[in-house]
Amino acid sequence: MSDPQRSGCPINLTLEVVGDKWSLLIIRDLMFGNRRHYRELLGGSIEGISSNILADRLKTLLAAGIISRQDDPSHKQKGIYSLTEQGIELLPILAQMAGWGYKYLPVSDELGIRARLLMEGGPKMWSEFMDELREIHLGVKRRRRAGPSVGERLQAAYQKVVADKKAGATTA
Amino acid sequence: MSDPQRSGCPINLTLEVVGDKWSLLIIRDLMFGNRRHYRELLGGSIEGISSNILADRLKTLLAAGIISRQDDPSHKQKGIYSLTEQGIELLPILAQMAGWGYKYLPVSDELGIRARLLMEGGPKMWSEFMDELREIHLGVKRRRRAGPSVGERLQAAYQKVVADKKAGATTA
DNA sequence: CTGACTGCTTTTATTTTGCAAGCAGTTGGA
DNA sequence: TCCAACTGCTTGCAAAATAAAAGCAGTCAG
Repeated sequence: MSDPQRSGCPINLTLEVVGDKWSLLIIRDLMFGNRRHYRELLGGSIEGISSNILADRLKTLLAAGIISRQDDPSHKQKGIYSLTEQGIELLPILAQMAGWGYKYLPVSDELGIRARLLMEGGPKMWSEFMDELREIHLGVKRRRRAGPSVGERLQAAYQKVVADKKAGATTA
Repeated sequence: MSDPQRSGCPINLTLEVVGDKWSLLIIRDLMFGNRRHYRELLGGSIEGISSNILADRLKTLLAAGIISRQDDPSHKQKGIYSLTEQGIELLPILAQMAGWGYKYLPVSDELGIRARLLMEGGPKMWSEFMDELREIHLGVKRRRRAGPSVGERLQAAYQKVVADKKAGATTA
């Protein structure tokens, strides 16, 4: 319950909140996978998180003010998890991690495409995406732009890689 | 020894390498604390890492190609740990984490000042600092600039806060 | 030749994690 | 009205990671 913090160093404090193997993946799924319910987060995670860990991390992230939880009007037992502003601002960390991983680790094609686009897009794209997240998770209206949103572009690029791979597998 | 990776997602892969509570702190000390020997890393860590964990993480980081180790000519048992290019390029992740922690967590004055300067300096300052790290850790000569280096400026700012705090404590 | 120092290893206890099952409610369809 | 499927989570237990303390063989300066 209580956390005897190891030091007042900002990097250390950040690690104490999200420096485990699951928290940032949950946040990733909230951000990029648009999973908002417990079962979605549980089943949708490619890495296969277990239910007790997920429940525990959601509690921790809630307590840390990184996510929030509201009741789903469509079902009395369902909860909708949302990112808070504080949670949305984790995006640059995730983006940098994705970029580094893309550059140095054996990333799969399908899962790497988003990282590549985010790297190429840079901070300007990140901040546009954060505005989209503010609209989705916080209900903050944003100034509409021409063309597809960053979220849509990332999704479309992912779909295309998956489709291409499938086509390649059948012809080759 | 072998790591059955959970997924080919770049964020997940990055977390599998440096996503524990200690690895990034060791890298932080290598980067900002200029600690290069085992004992320095062991004793200098404000968080108090234990020796077995440190030994284990150094092994892991070595295997991952994030740091390298050379013998110290001055002492047959001493080793000098250095960041590789791959390790140096973790700086933006650390900088973003520091910035986020500085903004949202109860960071101490002394330890927060570097985070603030890195945030204010932005990517341009980070890349200048990375060049300095390349010189220190990789022996790559860099183009000299006028005035103190980023490393020196961070260090000076830290010292100043410590000194001010001490003075404040005695007068107040 | 001795006492302090070097990078680690070993041992043991505690905490965290992972897996499988289960549970009290809710909901929609028959 | 009843039941099967689904809701978010909890429980029990084994395995793994972590933490604290002590120790160890070699090195080096005086």
